[in-house]
Amino acid sequence: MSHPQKRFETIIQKLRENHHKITPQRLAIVNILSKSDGHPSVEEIYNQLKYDFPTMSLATVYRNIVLIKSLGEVLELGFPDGSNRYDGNKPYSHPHVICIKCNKIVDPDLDSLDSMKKEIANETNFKILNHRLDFFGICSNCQAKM
Amino acid sequence: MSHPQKRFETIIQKLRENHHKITPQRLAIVNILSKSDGHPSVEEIYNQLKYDFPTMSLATVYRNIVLIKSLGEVLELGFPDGSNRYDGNKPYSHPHVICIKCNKIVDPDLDSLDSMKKEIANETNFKILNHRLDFFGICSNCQAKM
DNA sequence: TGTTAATTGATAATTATTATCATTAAAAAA
DNA sequence: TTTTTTAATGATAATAATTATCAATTAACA
Repeated sequence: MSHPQKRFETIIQKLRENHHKITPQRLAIVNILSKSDGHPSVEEIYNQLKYDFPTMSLATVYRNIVLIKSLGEVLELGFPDGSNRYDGNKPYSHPHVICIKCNKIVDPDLDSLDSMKKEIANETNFKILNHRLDFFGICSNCQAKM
Repeated sequence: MSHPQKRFETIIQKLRENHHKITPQRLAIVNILSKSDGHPSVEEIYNQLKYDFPTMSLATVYRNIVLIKSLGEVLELGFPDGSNRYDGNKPYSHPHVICIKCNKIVDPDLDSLDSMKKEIANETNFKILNHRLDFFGICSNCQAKM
């Protein structure tokens, strides 16, 4: 998590630029997304919000995520089991390391990706726009428990 | 697509080893999966089968994919939009290049992945089991159309 | 402060997948 | 080959996640 406060302001500014209303619910959702170091799911975001907004609707969470996604300010991570998690802190393609025991998600440093992208573009004649790279394994904590 | 006929036999053998019945429907599904150069969806598999098996049920397709997946003989590719596609020809983790216009999926050659996996394991202390690497872009065909 | 149009909350609709269960048929035994 | 056993199938209901609908509300701006 690099600059959550900056991310928050960036997203709000982008919403203003595109003439979307800044509602309290929307503010709260952006706030969670911009922190979002745990890569939360819709359900987790909803549960956090219920405390401050007892009348909050799940539909509002979905709607705002779709909106912020369309502005390119949140990264959606869909997994084979159908679950979706969201990263509003780093909304661009970047690798993840995921523990299959506790579902923790870590952002590793990895710089060999750019050259890989070029290699792929040369080989396939595709114009590469973005990518998705996940490593699945077992974190040191969960290894210790076994 | 490397050796579809060999793949077909491997999967059937694995089914026999695990004492699963070899039904005509199952044979046909394995046949499609072992070719599977187009990375078909459940719907596409079902539509291909309807011709030979007018009474084929969608449930049967799902059931057999779950079974073959549990034997490690098909790779499930779940995408952020919720769609799932299947690769029974190369059932192990390997990179894909996907055209966002025509949804074509290409399997590129890429050998820098193993070293990357070690790099990640060192940095994060995870025991890395498998991975998922997709590049999204526009294929040469679709580029020409624009 | 009033007006307008977007947003919300509640809920219905939709979609993909899984579960259920009576019937069928593959595999093993007789 | 015939019988027996047990898993697989087909039809459909159930489930779960997401999206659509619509009346009521409220942020933004005149």
